[in-house]
Amino acid sequence: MVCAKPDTRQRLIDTAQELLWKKSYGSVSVDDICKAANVNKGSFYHFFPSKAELAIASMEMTYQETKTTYDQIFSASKQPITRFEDLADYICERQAEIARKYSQVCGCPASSLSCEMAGQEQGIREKYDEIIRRKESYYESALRDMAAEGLIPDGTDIKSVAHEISTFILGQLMLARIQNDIAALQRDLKPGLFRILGLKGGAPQK
Amino acid sequence: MVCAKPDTRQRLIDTAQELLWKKSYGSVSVDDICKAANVNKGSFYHFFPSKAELAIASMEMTYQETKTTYDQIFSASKQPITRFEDLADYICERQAEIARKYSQVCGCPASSLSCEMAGQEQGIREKYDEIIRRKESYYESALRDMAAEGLIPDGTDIKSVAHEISTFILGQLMLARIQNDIAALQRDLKPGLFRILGLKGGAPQK
DNA sequence: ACGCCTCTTTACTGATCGGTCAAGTAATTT
DNA sequence: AAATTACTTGACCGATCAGTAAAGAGGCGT
Repeated sequence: MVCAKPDTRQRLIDTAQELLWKKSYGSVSVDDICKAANVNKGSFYHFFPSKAELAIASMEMTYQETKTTYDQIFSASKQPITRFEDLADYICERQAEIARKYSQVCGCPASSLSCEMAGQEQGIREKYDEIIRRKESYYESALRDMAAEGLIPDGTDIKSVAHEISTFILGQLMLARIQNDIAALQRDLKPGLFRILGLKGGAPQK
Repeated sequence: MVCAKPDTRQRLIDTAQELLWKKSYGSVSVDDICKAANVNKGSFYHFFPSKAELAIASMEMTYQETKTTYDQIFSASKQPITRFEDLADYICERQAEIARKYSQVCGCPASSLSCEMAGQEQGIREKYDEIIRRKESYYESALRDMAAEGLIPDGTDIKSVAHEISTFILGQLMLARIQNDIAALQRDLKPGLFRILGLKGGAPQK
Protein backbone atom coordinates (compact mmCIF):
# COMPACT_ATOMS: atom_id res chain seq x y z
CA MET A 1 0.00 0.00 0.00
CA VAL A 2 3.02 2.22 -0.53
CA CYS A 3 2.22 5.21 1.59
CA ALA A 4 -0.90 6.90 0.36
CA LYS A 5 -2.17 6.93 3.95
CA PRO A 6 0.80 6.63 6.19
CA ASP A 7 0.70 6.72 9.93
CA THR A 8 -3.02 6.17 10.28
CA ARG A 9 -2.50 5.05 13.84
CA GLN A 10 -0.38 8.08 14.64
CA ARG A 11 -2.88 10.44 13.03
CA LEU A 12 -5.57 9.02 15.26
CA ILE A 13 -3.45 9.55 18.36
CA ASP A 14 -2.52 13.10 17.36
CA THR A 15 -6.12 14.01 16.60
CA ALA A 16 -7.39 12.43 19.80
CA GLN A 17 -4.81 14.32 21.81
CA GLU A 18 -5.94 17.62 20.35
CA LEU A 19 -9.67 17.01 20.64
CA LEU A 20 -9.52 15.51 24.12
CA TRP A 21 -7.36 18.37 25.30
CA LYS A 22 -9.70 21.01 23.95
CA LYS A 23 -12.94 19.32 24.94
CA SER A 24 -13.45 16.19 27.05
CA TYR A 25 -13.72 12.44 26.74
CA GLY A 26 -17.49 12.55 26.95
CA SER A 27 -17.96 15.26 24.38
CA VAL A 28 -15.61 13.89 21.74
CA SER A 29 -16.96 10.91 19.83
CA VAL A 30 -15.11 8.25 17.92
CA ASP A 31 -16.73 9.66 14.80
CA ASP A 32 -15.41 13.13 15.61
CA ILE A 33 -11.90 11.77 15.91
CA CYS A 34 -12.18 9.71 12.74
CA LYS A 35 -13.54 12.61 10.75
CA ALA A 36 -10.87 15.01 11.97
CA ALA A 37 -8.12 12.47 11.33
CA ASN A 38 -9.59 11.50 7.97
CA VAL A 39 -9.74 7.86 8.95
CA ASN A 40 -12.57 5.41 8.50
CA LYS A 41 -14.21 3.92 11.51
CA GLY A 42 -13.22 0.41 10.53
CA SER A 43 -9.58 1.50 10.52
CA PHE A 44 -9.99 3.03 13.95
CA TYR A 45 -11.08 -0.30 15.39
CA HIS A 46 -8.33 -2.06 13.50
CA PHE A 47 -5.77 -0.11 15.53
CA PHE A 48 -7.57 0.38 18.83
CA PRO A 49 -9.95 -1.99 20.60
CA SER A 50 -11.92 0.88 22.11
CA LYS A 51 -12.18 4.63 22.53
CA ALA A 52 -10.64 4.34 26.00
CA GLU A 53 -7.56 2.59 24.60
CA LEU A 54 -6.99 5.44 22.16
CA ALA A 55 -7.25 7.91 25.02
CA ILE A 56 -4.64 5.92 26.93
CA ALA A 57 -2.36 5.86 23.89
CA SER A 58 -2.71 9.62 23.57
CA MET A 59 -1.79 10.06 27.24
CA GLU A 60 1.34 8.03 26.66
CA MET A 61 2.28 10.06 23.61
CA THR A 62 1.77 13.32 25.47
CA TYR A 63 4.05 12.02 28.19
CA GLN A 64 6.72 10.97 25.72
CA GLU A 65 6.73 14.48 24.27
CA THR A 66 7.00 15.96 27.73
CA LYS A 67 9.77 13.55 28.65
CA THR A 68 12.05 14.93 25.97
CA THR A 69 11.66 18.39 27.44
CA TYR A 70 11.97 17.17 31.02
CA ASP A 71 15.27 15.49 30.21
CA GLN A 72 16.57 18.90 29.17
CA ILE A 73 15.05 20.81 32.07
CA PHE A 74 16.22 18.33 34.67
CA SER A 75 19.67 17.85 33.22
CA ALA A 76 21.96 16.80 36.04
CA SER A 77 24.51 19.32 34.82
CA LYS A 78 22.32 22.17 36.00
CA GLN A 79 21.85 23.64 39.46
CA PRO A 80 18.85 21.89 40.98
CA ILE A 81 17.14 25.18 41.78
CA THR A 82 17.57 26.28 38.19
CA ARG A 83 15.86 23.10 37.09
CA PHE A 84 12.72 23.99 39.00
CA GLU A 85 12.90 27.55 37.77
CA ASP A 86 13.15 26.33 34.20
CA LEU A 87 10.28 23.94 34.82
CA ALA A 88 8.03 26.78 35.91
CA ASP A 89 9.02 28.84 32.89
CA TYR A 90 8.45 25.93 30.55
CA ILE A 91 5.00 25.16 31.92
CA CYS A 92 3.93 28.79 31.53
CA GLU A 93 5.31 29.05 28.01
CA ARG A 94 3.80 25.75 26.97
CA GLN A 95 0.36 26.69 28.28
CA ALA A 96 0.57 30.05 26.52
CA GLU A 97 1.55 28.33 23.28
CA ILE A 98 -1.28 25.81 23.49
CA ALA A 99 -3.77 28.51 24.45
CA ARG A 100 -2.75 30.45 21.35
CA LYS A 101 -2.99 27.38 19.14
CA TYR A 102 -6.32 26.12 20.44
CA SER A 103 -7.80 29.49 21.45
CA GLN A 104 -8.28 28.17 24.96
CA VAL A 105 -6.20 27.40 28.04
CA CYS A 106 -6.07 23.61 28.16
CA GLY A 107 -4.25 22.68 31.36
CA CYS A 108 -2.89 19.19 31.82
CA PRO A 109 -4.60 16.78 29.43
CA ALA A 110 -3.86 13.66 31.45
CA SER A 111 -5.21 15.18 34.65
CA SER A 112 -8.39 16.50 33.10
CA LEU A 113 -9.06 13.19 31.43
CA SER A 114 -8.31 11.19 34.55
CA CYS A 115 -10.50 13.42 36.66
CA GLU A 116 -13.38 12.99 34.26
CA MET A 117 -13.02 9.24 34.06
CA ALA A 118 -12.20 8.67 37.74
CA GLY A 119 -13.83 5.46 38.85
CA GLN A 120 -15.03 4.60 35.37
CA GLU A 121 -12.03 3.60 33.28
CA GLN A 122 -9.50 1.76 35.34
CA GLY A 123 -6.94 1.78 32.51
CA ILE A 124 -6.88 5.57 32.40
CA ARG A 125 -6.28 5.78 36.15
CA GLU A 126 -3.41 3.32 35.87
CA LYS A 127 -1.80 5.23 33.02
CA TYR A 128 -2.13 8.44 35.00
CA ASP A 129 -0.45 6.91 38.04
CA GLU A 130 2.37 5.72 35.84
CA ILE A 131 2.88 9.15 34.30
CA ILE A 132 2.78 11.03 37.57
CA ARG A 133 5.22 8.56 39.12
CA ARG A 134 7.64 9.11 36.26
CA LYS A 135 7.32 12.89 36.56
CA GLU A 136 7.82 12.82 40.30
CA SER A 137 11.03 10.87 39.82
CA TYR A 138 12.47 13.93 38.08
CA TYR A 139 11.52 16.09 41.04
CA GLU A 140 12.92 13.57 43.50
CA SER A 141 16.24 13.45 41.78
CA ALA A 142 16.53 17.24 41.76
CA LEU A 143 15.51 17.36 45.42
CA ARG A 144 18.18 14.81 46.30
CA ASP A 145 20.74 16.98 44.59
CA MET A 146 19.48 19.92 46.62
CA ALA A 147 19.79 17.91 49.80
CA ALA A 148 23.35 16.94 48.86
CA GLU A 149 24.21 20.61 48.50
CA GLY A 150 22.57 21.41 51.79
CA LEU A 151 19.91 23.53 50.13
CA ILE A 152 17.11 21.73 51.92
CA PRO A 153 17.27 20.39 55.46
CA ASP A 154 18.68 16.97 56.11
CA GLY A 155 15.97 14.43 56.79
CA THR A 156 13.50 16.04 54.42
CA ASP A 157 11.03 13.50 53.07
CA ILE A 158 11.98 13.73 49.40
CA LYS A 159 9.10 11.66 48.04
CA SER A 160 6.60 13.64 49.99
CA VAL A 161 7.94 16.97 48.73
CA ALA A 162 8.03 15.67 45.16
CA HIS A 163 4.41 14.70 45.52
CA GLU A 164 3.53 18.12 46.86
CA ILE A 165 5.19 19.69 43.85
CA SER A 166 3.18 17.67 41.38
CA THR A 167 -0.02 18.33 43.32
CA PHE A 168 0.73 22.03 43.33
CA ILE A 169 1.33 22.11 39.59
CA LEU A 170 -1.83 20.09 39.01
CA GLY A 171 -3.91 22.61 40.94
CA GLN A 172 -2.45 25.53 39.05
CA LEU A 173 -3.06 23.92 35.67
CA MET A 174 -6.58 22.83 36.53
CA LEU A 175 -7.59 26.29 37.59
CA ALA A 176 -5.95 27.83 34.54
CA ARG A 177 -8.05 25.54 32.36
CA ILE A 178 -11.28 26.16 34.24
CA GLN A 179 -10.84 29.92 34.26
CA ASN A 180 -9.32 29.97 30.79
CA ASP A 181 -6.65 32.31 32.07
CA ILE A 182 -2.94 31.82 32.59
CA ALA A 183 -2.39 35.04 34.54
CA ALA A 184 -2.59 33.32 37.94
CA LEU A 185 -0.33 30.55 36.66
CA GLN A 186 2.29 33.05 35.54
CA ARG A 187 2.02 34.92 38.81
CA ASP A 188 1.94 32.03 41.28
CA LEU A 189 3.70 29.01 39.79
CA LYS A 190 7.32 29.92 40.39
CA PRO A 191 6.94 31.50 43.84
CA GLY A 192 4.70 28.64 44.94
CA LEU A 193 7.27 26.11 43.79
CA PHE A 194 10.00 27.99 45.63
CA ARG A 195 7.97 28.12 48.78
CA ILE A 196 7.49 24.37 48.68
CA LEU A 197 11.26 24.09 48.30
CA GLY A 198 11.62 26.27 51.38
CA LEU A 199 13.26 29.14 49.52
CA LYS A 200 12.38 32.79 49.96
CA GLY A 201 9.05 31.57 51.25
CA GLY A 202 7.50 34.96 51.92
CA ALA A 203 3.90 35.57 51.02
CA PRO A 204 3.26 37.70 47.93
CA GLN A 205 3.39 41.44 48.44
CA LYS A 206 1.00 43.99 47.08
CA MET B 1 -51.82 17.75 43.62
CA VAL B 2 -51.56 17.32 47.38
CA CYS B 3 -48.13 15.85 47.86
CA ALA B 4 -47.91 12.42 46.35
CA LYS B 5 -44.73 13.53 44.58
CA PRO B 6 -43.36 16.47 46.45
CA ASP B 7 -40.12 18.24 45.70
CA THR B 8 -39.70 16.88 42.22
CA ARG B 9 -37.35 19.71 41.40
CA GLN B 10 -35.32 19.12 44.54
CA ARG B 11 -35.15 15.38 43.93
CA LEU B 12 -33.71 16.08 40.50
CA ILE B 13 -31.07 18.38 41.95
CA ASP B 14 -30.14 15.93 44.70
CA THR B 15 -29.89 13.04 42.28
CA ALA B 16 -27.89 15.07 39.78
CA GLN B 17 -25.48 16.13 42.50
CA GLU B 18 -24.84 12.53 43.49
CA LEU B 19 -24.50 11.12 39.99
CA LEU B 20 -22.38 13.99 38.66
CA TRP B 21 -20.13 13.74 41.67
CA LYS B 22 -19.61 10.02 41.29
CA LYS B 23 -19.29 9.97 37.53
CA SER B 24 -19.13 12.91 35.11
CA TYR B 25 -21.33 15.19 33.06
CA GLY B 26 -20.69 13.24 29.89
CA SER B 27 -21.36 9.84 31.36
CA VAL B 28 -24.56 10.69 33.20
CA SER B 29 -27.56 11.07 30.94
CA VAL B 30 -30.80 12.93 31.56
CA ASP B 31 -32.50 9.55 31.49
CA ASP B 32 -30.14 8.26 34.19
CA ILE B 33 -31.00 11.18 36.42
CA CYS B 34 -34.73 10.86 35.78
CA LYS B 35 -34.71 7.16 36.45
CA ALA B 36 -32.73 7.52 39.68
CA ALA B 37 -34.92 10.40 40.85
CA ASN B 38 -38.08 8.60 39.76
CA VAL B 39 -39.16 11.53 37.63
CA ASN B 40 -40.49 11.49 34.10
CA LYS B 41 -38.57 13.19 31.39
CA GLY B 42 -41.34 15.64 30.67
CA SER B 43 -41.21 16.77 34.30
CA PHE B 44 -37.47 17.22 34.04
CA TYR B 45 -37.88 19.67 31.20
CA HIS B 46 -40.71 21.36 33.01
CA PHE B 47 -38.28 22.40 35.74
CA PHE B 48 -35.03 22.77 33.81
CA PRO B 49 -34.52 24.03 30.27
CA SER B 50 -31.50 21.78 29.75
CA LYS B 51 -29.15 19.27 31.30
CA ALA B 52 -26.58 22.01 31.77
CA GLU B 53 -29.00 24.13 33.77
CA LEU B 54 -29.63 21.26 36.15
CA ALA B 55 -25.90 20.86 36.59
CA ILE B 56 -25.63 24.54 37.44
CA ALA B 57 -28.48 24.26 39.93
CA SER B 58 -26.73 21.33 41.57
CA MET B 59 -23.51 23.37 41.82
CA GLU B 60 -25.39 26.12 43.58
CA MET B 61 -27.00 23.69 46.00
CA THR B 62 -23.67 22.12 46.81
CA TYR B 63 -22.30 25.56 47.53
CA GLN B 64 -25.25 26.45 49.77
CA GLU B 65 -24.61 23.33 51.83
CA THR B 66 -20.94 24.19 52.07
CA LYS B 67 -21.74 27.76 53.01
CA THR B 68 -23.52 26.68 56.18
CA THR B 69 -20.40 24.82 57.28
CA TYR B 70 -18.08 27.62 56.19
CA ASP B 71 -20.01 30.11 58.30
CA GLN B 72 -19.22 27.93 61.32
CA ILE B 73 -15.62 27.27 60.39
CA PHE B 74 -14.85 30.89 59.61
CA SER B 75 -16.70 32.30 62.58
CA ALA B 76 -15.14 35.67 63.40
CA SER B 77 -15.10 34.66 67.06
CA LYS B 78 -12.36 32.12 66.39
CA GLN B 79 -8.62 32.61 66.04
CA PRO B 80 -7.93 32.99 62.30
CA ILE B 81 -5.35 30.23 62.35
CA THR B 82 -7.84 27.92 64.01
CA ARG B 83 -10.27 28.63 61.20
CA PHE B 84 -7.83 27.33 58.60
CA GLU B 85 -7.00 24.38 60.78
CA ASP B 86 -10.68 23.54 61.11
CA LEU B 87 -11.11 23.99 57.38
CA ALA B 88 -8.44 21.40 56.68
CA ASP B 89 -10.01 18.99 59.16
CA TYR B 90 -13.45 19.53 57.70
CA ILE B 91 -12.33 18.91 54.13
CA CYS B 92 -10.62 15.66 55.11
CA GLU B 93 -13.58 14.44 57.12
CA ARG B 94 -16.04 15.39 54.44
CA GLN B 95 -14.07 13.61 51.74
CA ALA B 96 -13.81 10.52 53.93
CA GLU B 97 -17.54 10.59 54.57
CA ILE B 98 -18.40 10.93 50.88
CA ALA B 99 -15.89 8.24 49.95
CA ARG B 100 -17.58 5.91 52.39
CA LYS B 101 -21.03 6.78 51.10
CA TYR B 102 -20.23 6.53 47.40
CA SER B 103 -17.43 3.95 47.63
CA GLN B 104 -15.13 6.36 45.86
CA VAL B 105 -13.18 9.53 46.61
CA CYS B 106 -15.10 12.26 44.80
CA GLY B 107 -13.09 15.45 45.22
CA CYS B 108 -14.70 18.80 44.54
CA PRO B 109 -17.79 18.36 42.37
CA ALA B 110 -17.82 21.91 41.03
CA SER B 111 -14.17 21.75 40.00
CA SER B 112 -14.43 18.38 38.30
CA LEU B 113 -17.52 19.47 36.42
CA SER B 114 -16.01 22.81 35.42
CA CYS B 115 -12.82 21.19 34.26
CA GLU B 116 -14.75 18.74 32.11
CA MET B 117 -16.94 21.42 30.58
CA ALA B 118 -14.22 24.07 30.24
CA GLY B 119 -14.80 25.98 27.04
CA GLN B 120 -18.06 24.20 26.29
CA GLU B 121 -20.67 25.41 28.75
CA GLN B 122 -20.18 29.06 29.56
CA GLY B 123 -22.85 28.98 32.29
CA ILE B 124 -20.96 26.35 34.25
CA ARG B 125 -17.77 28.39 34.12
CA GLU B 126 -19.60 31.45 35.36
CA LYS B 127 -21.18 29.56 38.25
CA TYR B 128 -17.77 28.18 39.15
CA ASP B 129 -16.21 31.63 39.20
CA GLU B 130 -19.00 32.84 41.43
CA ILE B 131 -18.54 29.97 43.87
CA ILE B 132 -14.80 30.27 44.06
CA ARG B 133 -15.06 34.02 44.57
CA ARG B 134 -17.44 33.48 47.48
CA LYS B 135 -15.16 30.86 49.02
CA GLU B 136 -12.11 33.05 48.66
CA SER B 137 -13.89 35.85 50.47
CA TYR B 138 -13.89 33.63 53.58
CA TYR B 139 -10.15 33.13 53.24
CA GLU B 140 -9.56 36.83 52.66
CA SER B 141 -11.45 37.80 55.76
CA ALA B 142 -9.49 35.35 57.90
CA LEU B 143 -6.24 36.55 56.34
CA ARG B 144 -7.12 40.16 57.14
CA ASP B 145 -7.69 39.16 60.74
CA MET B 146 -4.29 37.49 60.72
CA ALA B 147 -2.71 40.62 59.32
CA ALA B 148 -4.40 42.70 62.02
CA GLU B 149 -2.86 40.46 64.67
CA GLY B 150 0.52 40.69 62.99
CA LEU B 151 0.52 36.99 62.17
CA ILE B 152 1.38 37.64 58.55
CA PRO B 153 3.64 40.41 57.27
CA ASP B 154 2.26 43.83 56.63
CA GLY B 155 1.77 44.48 52.94
CA THR B 156 0.88 40.89 52.15
CA ASP B 157 -1.34 40.65 49.07
CA ILE B 158 -4.41 39.18 50.75
CA LYS B 159 -6.34 38.41 47.58
CA SER B 160 -3.37 36.68 46.04
CA VAL B 161 -2.81 34.50 49.10
CA ALA B 162 -6.52 33.64 49.27
CA HIS B 163 -6.33 32.57 45.66
CA GLU B 164 -3.30 30.44 46.35
CA ILE B 165 -5.18 28.72 49.14
CA SER B 166 -8.12 27.83 46.95
CA THR B 167 -5.79 26.65 44.18
CA PHE B 168 -3.91 24.52 46.66
CA ILE B 169 -7.08 22.91 47.97
CA LEU B 170 -8.29 22.35 44.42
CA GLY B 171 -5.10 20.48 43.52
CA GLN B 172 -5.29 18.29 46.60
CA LEU B 173 -8.93 17.40 45.97
CA MET B 174 -8.39 16.72 42.28
CA LEU B 175 -5.56 14.33 42.95
CA ALA B 176 -7.51 12.62 45.71
CA ARG B 177 -10.31 12.00 43.23
CA ILE B 178 -8.04 10.79 40.45
CA GLN B 179 -6.08 8.46 42.69
CA ASN B 180 -9.16 7.49 44.69
CA ASP B 181 -7.13 7.94 47.85
CA ILE B 182 -7.36 10.48 50.64
CA ALA B 183 -4.09 9.54 52.31
CA ALA B 184 -2.12 12.30 50.60
CA LEU B 185 -4.90 14.77 51.39
CA GLN B 186 -4.81 13.87 55.05
CA ARG B 187 -1.04 14.08 55.08
CA ASP B 188 -0.48 17.25 53.08
CA LEU B 189 -3.52 19.51 53.35
CA LYS B 190 -2.94 21.09 56.73
CA PRO B 191 0.85 21.53 56.50
CA GLY B 192 0.49 22.87 52.97
CA LEU B 193 -2.08 25.37 54.10
CA PHE B 194 0.15 26.45 56.95
CA ARG B 195 3.10 26.86 54.66
CA ILE B 196 1.07 29.14 52.41
CA LEU B 197 0.21 31.13 55.53
CA GLY B 198 3.91 31.36 56.28
CA LEU B 199 3.68 29.34 59.49
CA LYS B 200 6.13 26.60 60.47
CA GLY B 201 6.87 26.34 56.82
CA GLY B 202 9.41 23.55 57.07
CA ALA B 203 9.42 20.76 54.53
CA PRO B 204 8.02 17.42 55.70
CA GLN B 205 10.43 15.18 57.56
CA LYS B 206 10.91 11.49 57.07
C1' DA C 1 1.31 -16.90 -9.69
C1' DC C 2 -0.07 -17.95 -5.32
C1' DG C 3 -1.84 -17.22 -0.75
C1' DC C 4 -0.98 -14.48 3.28
C1' DC C 5 -1.08 -10.53 5.88
C1' DT C 6 -2.06 -5.80 6.92
C1' DC C 7 -4.92 -2.31 6.36
C1' DT C 8 -9.09 0.27 4.14
C1' DT C 9 -13.71 0.83 2.95
C1' DT C 10 -18.54 1.10 3.56
C1' DA C 11 -22.60 -0.10 5.31
C1' DC C 12 -24.74 -1.45 9.32
C1' DT C 13 -26.37 -2.52 14.26
C1' DG C 14 -29.22 -1.63 18.32
C1' DA C 15 -28.94 1.40 22.01
C1' DT C 16 -28.99 5.73 23.72
C1' DC C 17 -28.63 10.70 23.39
C1' DG C 18 -30.91 15.50 24.61
C1' DG C 19 -35.02 17.39 23.94
C1' DT C 20 -40.25 17.88 22.41
C1' DC C 21 -45.05 17.29 22.48
C1' DA C 22 -49.78 16.91 23.56
C1' DA C 23 -52.93 14.97 26.36
C1' DG C 24 -54.21 14.42 31.12
C1' DT C 25 -54.82 15.37 36.27
C1' DA C 26 -55.77 17.93 40.12
C1' DA C 27 -55.80 21.89 43.10
C1' DT C 28 -56.76 27.04 42.88
C1' DT C 29 -58.84 31.08 41.29
C1' DT C 30 -62.68 33.50 39.44
C1' DA D 1 -68.94 25.57 37.75
C1' DA D 2 -65.83 27.16 34.56
C1' DA D 3 -61.31 28.65 33.61
C1' DT D 4 -56.64 28.86 34.99
C1' DT D 5 -52.47 27.25 36.67
C1' DA D 6 -48.89 23.86 37.86
C1' DC D 7 -47.39 19.73 37.18
C1' DT D 8 -47.28 14.67 35.33
C1' DT D 9 -47.27 11.23 31.97
C1' DG D 10 -45.34 8.50 28.35
C1' DA D 11 -44.86 8.34 23.69
C1' DC D 12 -42.09 10.27 20.35
C1' DC D 13 -38.25 12.73 17.50
C1' DG D 14 -34.06 12.69 14.59
C1' DA D 15 -29.34 12.52 15.67
C1' DT D 16 -25.71 10.34 17.41
C1' DC D 17 -23.39 6.85 20.17
C1' DA D 18 -19.63 2.93 20.46
C1' DG D 19 -18.73 -0.82 18.14
C1' DT D 20 -19.18 -4.71 14.15
C1' DA D 21 -19.18 -7.20 9.71
C1' DA D 22 -17.60 -8.36 5.54
C1' DA D 23 -15.69 -7.60 1.40
C1' DG D 24 -11.76 -5.81 -0.85
C1' DA D 25 -7.08 -3.64 -2.00
C1' DG D 26 -2.25 -3.78 -2.11
C1' DG D 27 2.43 -5.43 -0.79
C1' DC D 28 5.30 -9.46 0.08
C1' DG D 29 7.47 -13.95 0.57
C1' DT D 30 7.43 -18.19 -1.73
